[in-house]
Amino acid sequence: MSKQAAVDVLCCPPLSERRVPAETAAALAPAFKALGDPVRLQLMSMIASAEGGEICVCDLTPAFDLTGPTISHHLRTLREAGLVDAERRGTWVYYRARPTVLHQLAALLTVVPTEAGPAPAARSECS
Amino acid sequence: MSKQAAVDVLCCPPLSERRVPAETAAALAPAFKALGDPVRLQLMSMIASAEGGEICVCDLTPAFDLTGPTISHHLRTLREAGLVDAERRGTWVYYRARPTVLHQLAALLTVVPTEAGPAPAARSECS
DNA sequence: AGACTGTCTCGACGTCTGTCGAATCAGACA
DNA sequence: TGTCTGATTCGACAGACGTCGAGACAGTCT
Repeated sequence: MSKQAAVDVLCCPPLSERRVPAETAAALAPAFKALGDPVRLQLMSMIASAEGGEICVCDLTPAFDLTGPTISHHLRTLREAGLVDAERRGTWVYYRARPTVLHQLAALLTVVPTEAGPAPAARSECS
Repeated sequence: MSKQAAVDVLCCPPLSERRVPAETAAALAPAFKALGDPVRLQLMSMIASAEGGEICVCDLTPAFDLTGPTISHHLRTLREAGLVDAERRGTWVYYRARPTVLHQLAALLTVVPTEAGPAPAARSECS
């Protein structure tokens, strides 16, 4: 449990507004990388869209044509990227999404409605 | 130039709204994967935020401590993920972003303010 | 306690990725 | 035409990744 992404502290002006500094890129890239696998993208979606905000591993595993250890490995990757949290309750382990990080990634990718000239960006930091 | 991602035809309800189907995941994951490297994330940002909407490779390369071929390799990855377009004009090659795909990714990551679940993200200063 | 179920960790395997130097291609210009 | 510069492709290499089977750990139920 010691490993947890340092994504939480970052703020994210849109990609297209200003150049992303190296540290921000280094901190955020692992989250994108974690979503860069079809299985993990589906896992992330199943977790984020689960009723009650959480879903059991026992409901995730049979949805794929993969072994338990492989699913577990992907879930660990999502966990270490800071995208999900896990909690054991009795026999089962439940995963839930961390909307904050998803929100940051979405904000980074948001394309400001301007087309050629970037608007006189007054929204410097996420104040 | 034969390789181009099939991302263009997809539409993307938020990740957290319904489970992403396998085909959508397979089509979109490469785009996330392409953004999953710090160098490419910075490249993407430099391209997307460039004045006039485009930027010369000769302006991208010196911004990193990497060789020309390596930068070229990363640019190709972004190209094949459907995130950027390249155009040669005389001696120089210019890259520009494809906002459509970025928009799709952002839409997919958008967290809808669902009812009970997600505690309003108070952790980061992104408000 | 012992057996059973669910999940994770470990070790191994083939494949993919990031990086480089050398070679090649595409235009510009003398 | 030849040469120069900018960008890409090629070949190679170390390291990371996705997958699996076997084993270990955590709880539950007889």
